[in-house]
Amino acid sequence: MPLRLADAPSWLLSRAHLRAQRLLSDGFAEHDLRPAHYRALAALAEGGLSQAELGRRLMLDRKDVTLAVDHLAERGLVDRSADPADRRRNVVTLTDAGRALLPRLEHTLESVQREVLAPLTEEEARTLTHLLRRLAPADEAAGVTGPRPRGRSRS
Amino acid sequence: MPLRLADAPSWLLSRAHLRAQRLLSDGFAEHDLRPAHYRALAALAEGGLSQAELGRRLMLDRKDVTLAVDHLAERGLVDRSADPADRRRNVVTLTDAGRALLPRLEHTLESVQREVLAPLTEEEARTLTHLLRRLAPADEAAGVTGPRPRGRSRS
DNA sequence: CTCCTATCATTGGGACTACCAACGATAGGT
DNA sequence: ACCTATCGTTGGTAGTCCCAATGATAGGAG
Repeated sequence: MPLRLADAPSWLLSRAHLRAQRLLSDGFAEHDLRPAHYRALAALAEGGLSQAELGRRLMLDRKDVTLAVDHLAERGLVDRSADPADRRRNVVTLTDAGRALLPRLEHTLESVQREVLAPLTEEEARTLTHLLRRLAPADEAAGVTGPRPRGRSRS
Repeated sequence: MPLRLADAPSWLLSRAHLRAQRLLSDGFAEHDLRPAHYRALAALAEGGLSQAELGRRLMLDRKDVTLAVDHLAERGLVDRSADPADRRRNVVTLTDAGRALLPRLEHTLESVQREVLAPLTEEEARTLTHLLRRLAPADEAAGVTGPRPRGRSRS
């Protein structure tokens, strides 16, 4: 009896992920933000960071950090300024507007999590969270890991 | 205490999904196929299907079905022919080569599932599978559901 | 101090997934 | 005969993840 695709964890993960991402994206879209933007704001809540450091914490490529900070800065949610101590760096800090927005975003996040987990009881949700955490890849930061082969013959 | 992102199911799903997808893509890449191609072959194993029907079962957009069938047909794994009973349709069927390849792909799939679930015990894996299944969106087929708002203001 | 190497932010680009829209061909009902 | 729906194809968009090259800067070795 071959493994049925509908039972394969990779497929189930894919479906569940897609659903969660949609809900999350829709939720943050009201604020003209995407999930990565929220993650950046949340990471900055405890203090300014260089873009490179931000990228490491969020597992985002440097390029994508640049774009995310562009987006947030344009909306006045963060401030980007040269680090006087190391002029290669940009120090990104939350503005007051950014700090004020965070609670609302957190509310959105929690609401989405509830919706995602709605089919489960509270205990099941805890179990799921626990199990998923153990599946997570052991912190390989983006932009730091070696290259992955890309590009397949496209005929 | 705000929900920490690292604990949010949506984030954990995202990480786990990414890991599983990478492993699966890498596994099928040896056969010059991607996960969707395997899914198509598996769906066809029990009989020919029209592309539209294939799309519904795989939750793939019609366009992506066309491309997938192109890919598979070029490699001689499926046969695409006009349906004599309804000339709008293409009936897609497995070729002998396609049928012969399936067991190898299934082996790859199972091997990847084992690797994805490696951090868990067998019972935990069963629990996870069970919980994930309940999170899955109630079969909304791709290309059939209504439009989702797209496109956000871009700077 | 000079040179070498590493890191930083930026820019440009590629691959893949998930969508949508428009088209012409065909079916099927009225 | 007409209207509507479906089929496959083509072309395009958005978002995510990743790599490479560039120019500025830092920091250490000599």
